[in-house]
Amino acid sequence: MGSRQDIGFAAVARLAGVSPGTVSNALNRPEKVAAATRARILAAIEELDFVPNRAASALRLGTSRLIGLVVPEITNPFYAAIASAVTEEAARLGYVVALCVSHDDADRELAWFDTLAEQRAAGVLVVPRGADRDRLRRLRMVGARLVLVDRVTEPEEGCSVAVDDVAGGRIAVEHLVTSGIRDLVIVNGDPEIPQCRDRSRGAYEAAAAAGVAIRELVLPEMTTAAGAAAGRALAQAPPRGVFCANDLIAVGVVRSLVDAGVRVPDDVTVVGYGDLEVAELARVPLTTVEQPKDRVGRAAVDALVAELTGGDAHEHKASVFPPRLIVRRSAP
Amino acid sequence: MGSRQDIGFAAVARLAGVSPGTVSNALNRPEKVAAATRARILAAIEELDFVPNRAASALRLGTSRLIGLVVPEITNPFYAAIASAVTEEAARLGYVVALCVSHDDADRELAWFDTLAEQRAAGVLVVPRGADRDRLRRLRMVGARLVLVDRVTEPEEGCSVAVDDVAGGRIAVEHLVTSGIRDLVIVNGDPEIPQCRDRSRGAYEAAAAAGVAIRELVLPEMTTAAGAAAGRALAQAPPRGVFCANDLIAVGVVRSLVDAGVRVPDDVTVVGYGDLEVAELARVPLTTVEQPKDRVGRAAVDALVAELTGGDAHEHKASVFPPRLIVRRSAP
DNA sequence: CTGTTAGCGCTTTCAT
DNA sequence: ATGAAAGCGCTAACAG
Repeated sequence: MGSRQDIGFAAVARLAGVSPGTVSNALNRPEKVAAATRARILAAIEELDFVPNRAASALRLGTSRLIGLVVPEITNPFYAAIASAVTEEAARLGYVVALCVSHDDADRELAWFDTLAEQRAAGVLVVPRGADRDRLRRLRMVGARLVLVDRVTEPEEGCSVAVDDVAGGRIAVEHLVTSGIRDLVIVNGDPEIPQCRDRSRGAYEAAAAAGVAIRELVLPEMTTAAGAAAGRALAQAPPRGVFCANDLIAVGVVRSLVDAGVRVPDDVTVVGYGDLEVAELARVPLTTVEQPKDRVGRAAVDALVAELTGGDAHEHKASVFPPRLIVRRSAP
Repeated sequence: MGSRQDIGFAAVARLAGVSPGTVSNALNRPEKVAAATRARILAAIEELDFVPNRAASALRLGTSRLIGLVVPEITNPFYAAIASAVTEEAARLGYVVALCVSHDDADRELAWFDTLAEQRAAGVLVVPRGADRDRLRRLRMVGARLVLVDRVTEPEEGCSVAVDDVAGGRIAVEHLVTSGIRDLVIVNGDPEIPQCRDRSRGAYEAAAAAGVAIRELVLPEMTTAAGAAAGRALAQAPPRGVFCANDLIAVGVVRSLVDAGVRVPDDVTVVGYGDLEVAELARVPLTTVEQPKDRVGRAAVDALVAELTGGDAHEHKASVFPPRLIVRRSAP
């Protein structure tokens, strides 16, 4: 009658002839338990096909092993690559990733924060769309940690992991001007989007440094269709070089140019951004700026877990990774 | 001194002048609580910025609001689209989705099952790679429900949601033979993979029905590179029609063919499979078989939740959605 | 090194 | 319609 339980650590404990507390220790702090005892406990677990209940430990500890990943779209290959790296690294460190798609909508993003707060997520990785300071209140309330992805922050706001888009814009345009091109157009997305602003800023810097004039086209969307429209416009009076703020735009631009009889790269050279799969597969394989998506995803998880385990001593840090130019046919 | 708690339902209850049990009812079974009481409770929740703790309810209920989604690769656009639809529908029904990437590896898949069992996931959607019957033991043990995605099962095994790949292969080849082509090659992946087997079977059926001979090339991988290799081989003695088991293969085949001076579609017409984004963006826009990814994802969640809420009365069901031919330039 | 014990916050009878 | 109370399975003191 010492125990009347039949489930959980109690059942294991009984079979192994120990107490539930010792089972917990055997699993979570093996060094506090004699090897022989631990072996008996492990055998009992095996025997019973016992599966520990994380909900109970989450309740007890006040925090779970769940990490929220909030991305604008998972069908965007850039975020898919980030998500892949994130789940991989999270799994390695014993965390589970909750996939949250904001569809570029600030309210939906907010709703996810609330949901994650209810789940007592240990932390959240977010590619922010609307997340201003006080919308994060609920998350803060439950002690969740936050790491911003693909956006640079002031360190006092929390950790962040991003790619240096100013550098990306710069190397793209440097590549163009180095080939002797003195007549440039940048086809950009909405300058309200930080990434677009940064890429464009880098492009202007490089152009200025080379003493080259640059013209900018702003698109309502960063899609192939919008790029194709821009390409048709450009085909009227083609510049020698075009830098597109992402690969989808570039694919559209190239297509329209080629359809209009403008040769790429002979008449016009084009540089894209992002190194999506289409860059390699497109009609004219695209020279583009590659972002180290794997490193970003991994670093984001590492930063979060460091904050989670570091406790008081943790210092926020903004990690910025360098992009890299991949030279293919569209701009040799 | 009636209560000494300061957190959770107890705090809300105190502020609203009710008991914790009533707070629970107000939230979960509003009809059992007087409207005025409920209003007071809601106000108290607002006032305190209270966030309910799902870990506690998961412990109490023995099951969480977590759905596991196990996919081979999230960077594969097909699975990314499924994941997008799944998170969307799950959120609508009040569930959170844990993203689990198996990297096509049966052991990793198994590890995810264990992890999800520990989390007391309510259910799991899996695009199976190794999942045989008894590897699901741990999940069954904790009462998790299972829905197979992109694979058809016997109804007694559980629910499943898939696309009819036999029909897909059939309509692809029907399109080719209808254009008068009597000389066909199918470029397939590993026939161990059910999807490949089915697509090929449908292709043979359609060819046989039209009295057309068909030749099959089996690739070690379903990638653009493998497709390109196949394309080089085909360029030696090009058939009039080619059906590829996925779009990546098709893109590779087309590229090699065009590079070898074979015109697509004038000399050879090519049909792909999957309607990935590259199909539209490729050098020669691809005629391909589209799979209704959104419907699959939504139906999978719906089936799971039906099983979760239906209880005893639930009957397993195998849903199969029809694919659809999208005609583009590669096979007009 | 191991046992005992007191909850974590929520849900759900069973009374009232 | 509401309150009281008993746990769900686990962890972390604290004792021994």
